Amino acid sequence: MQAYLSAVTVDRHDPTPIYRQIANILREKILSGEYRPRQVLPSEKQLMQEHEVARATDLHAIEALREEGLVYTLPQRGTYVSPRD
Amino acid sequence: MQAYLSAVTVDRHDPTPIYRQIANILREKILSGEYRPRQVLPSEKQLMQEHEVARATDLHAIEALREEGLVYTLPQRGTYVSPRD
DNA sequence: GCGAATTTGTACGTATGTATC
DNA sequence: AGATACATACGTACAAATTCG
Repeated sequence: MQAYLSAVTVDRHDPTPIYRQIANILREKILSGEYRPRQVLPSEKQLMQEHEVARATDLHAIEALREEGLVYTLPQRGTYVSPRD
Repeated sequence: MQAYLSAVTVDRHDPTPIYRQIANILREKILSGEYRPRQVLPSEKQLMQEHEVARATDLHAIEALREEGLVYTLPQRGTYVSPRD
């Protein structure tokens, strides 16, 4: 019932901003190796549909991860997991 | 001056979302028989130019009609009027 | 078979207005 | 007031498949 490490889905009752929840979910998948370095992340549209949020919201999440250096975005291509050094 | 049945052009002052206005216009043409079953609709590019909107907007309109079951799209071919029954 | 044009598919960037918390 | 979220809209770019000459 309860998330033991971090949520795997967005929880609307959680006071954590949704874009942060999504960023947390994606970060978890990156650090756990589910998304590997240089691999492309799901598109914003896929993230939208998967988490049932507006595009601006998952865009916000991706921006957060970009600021952390976890991912990088190639315009018109997609967002990729940053290589580890 | 006033639309008597449904608009034939997009009205920027109408609060109805533009994609819905375009969907309404296309639906009218389908139901009136101007576009016949199995006939291909104007391409997204043509609709863009005709209504002076962005492609994403008439794509949105087509998606709405697809959800209604009025049309179906063949990739790289075009969007067609659904046959009756 | 080839190449160009056409058309849809996909993706990101940006902006505005509104509503809610 | 400010942050967050959503809906709508426009613009741009490139990919992929089809069509046609």
